[in-house]
Amino acid sequence: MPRSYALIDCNNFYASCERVFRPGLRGHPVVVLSNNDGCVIARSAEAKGLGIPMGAPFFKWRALLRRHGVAVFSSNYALYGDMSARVMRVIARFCPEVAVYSIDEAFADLTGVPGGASAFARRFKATVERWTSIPVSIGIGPTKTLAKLANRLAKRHARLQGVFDHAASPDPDRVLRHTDIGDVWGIGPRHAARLRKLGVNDALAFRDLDQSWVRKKMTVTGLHTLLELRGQPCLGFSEGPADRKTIVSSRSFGHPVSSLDELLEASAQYTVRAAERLRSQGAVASHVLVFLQTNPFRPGLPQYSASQAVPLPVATAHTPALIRAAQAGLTRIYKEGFDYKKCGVMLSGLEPANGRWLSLLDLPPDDTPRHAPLMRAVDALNARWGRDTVTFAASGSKDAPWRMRREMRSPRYTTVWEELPKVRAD
DNA sequence: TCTGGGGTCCTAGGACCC
DNA sequence: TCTGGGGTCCTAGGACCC
Repeated sequence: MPRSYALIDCNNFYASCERVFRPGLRGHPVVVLSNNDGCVIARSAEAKGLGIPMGAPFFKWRALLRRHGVAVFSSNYALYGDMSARVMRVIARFCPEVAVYSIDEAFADLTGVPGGASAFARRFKATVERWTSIPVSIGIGPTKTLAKLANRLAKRHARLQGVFDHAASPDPDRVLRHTDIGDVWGIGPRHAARLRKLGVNDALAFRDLDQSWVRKKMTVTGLHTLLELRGQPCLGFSEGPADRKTIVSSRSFGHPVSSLDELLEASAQYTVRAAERLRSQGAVASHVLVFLQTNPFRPGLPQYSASQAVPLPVATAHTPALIRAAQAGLTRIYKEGFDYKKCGVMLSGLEPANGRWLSLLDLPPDDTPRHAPLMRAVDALNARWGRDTVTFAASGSKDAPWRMRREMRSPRYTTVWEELPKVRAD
């Protein structure tokens, strides 16, 4: 029996989150900016209507945004992460099998739900919206790729009212014919351009290509996309977040940085974040990679970028040990006389904390027996009282100039007591 | 005279995703 | 002055081993 997969996708998620606590902004254009207020990463429908593209650099669009009275927000991940968790909880409550795919999307297996997938999805969509105030669209199909494609249509055509089941369509091929090749999930700009040159302009033409040609030119990933468009599932459906294989933490700086001391602080800060995520998935890392780079958008200035992998004697999740490794690597690649734009830390060689290999040499593991309880205590305090309640001196002061700019951030309405919205009857 | 073949691991680069 | 951050998967090629 064919499966019935649904993709539930929040509409303009970050912009919708901002509107939940600012109902006056409904019907009003809203955009959300990336870190450092660099570029536009979310747009409400009204903002899209003004022709503001995804990724538009803020400084180039500032005047137009002001002219149209667009509400502009710095990103507020504390808010979005919490709203996402609320949406996902509602989804998990009603759908038998759920795989969270990203902060604003989840796949659900609706095979065999009573009353049929479409009717179920319509009721369910209304519930999510009532309980969270976040609008969603639902696409349904026999494979994840077709569900994704159906979701695009559900969003685009008002008459579908946010729900579309590809399998229930009277003319499924027509749907594919009207889907641009570049809009197919898994076909990026490179492959799209190449396929267009060959006259393959839409999903239908791609679906009917020769399998072995696609396998050869686009590797098995391309072949999977093709088979999924034919209705043959190739992408697994896994519940629960997969454990990461690498963890990256990096940021562009609020201002250019050239001193080693500041870079050491920043690298310590990013290591602290990465180590938190490492412990939250119950893992230890065997390598720390540290990298830094100047601003590639300023080709006139001297450019330098470098990275250095530092192996750890024993895989660990102990923040001070990871900081020491990152800083040692950074010191090795640092060169004076450059304006650095960005640095970052990557943890790799991840393994479960229980059941890892220990060295036969006499180096005592960094995080046992005394260190593991210390990290647990730090994590517990920060979970209870808020991020960075306890932090590490190596990461420098909270107002260091390298820290990112977020000048238009909304309150963290749902996660910080002091920023709760106040309701008052006057 | 005859100069193999298969396997693993690592890295870099490409492509894609949200 | 100002152009995000965090991931995954695949492949090719080199080093190394037996």
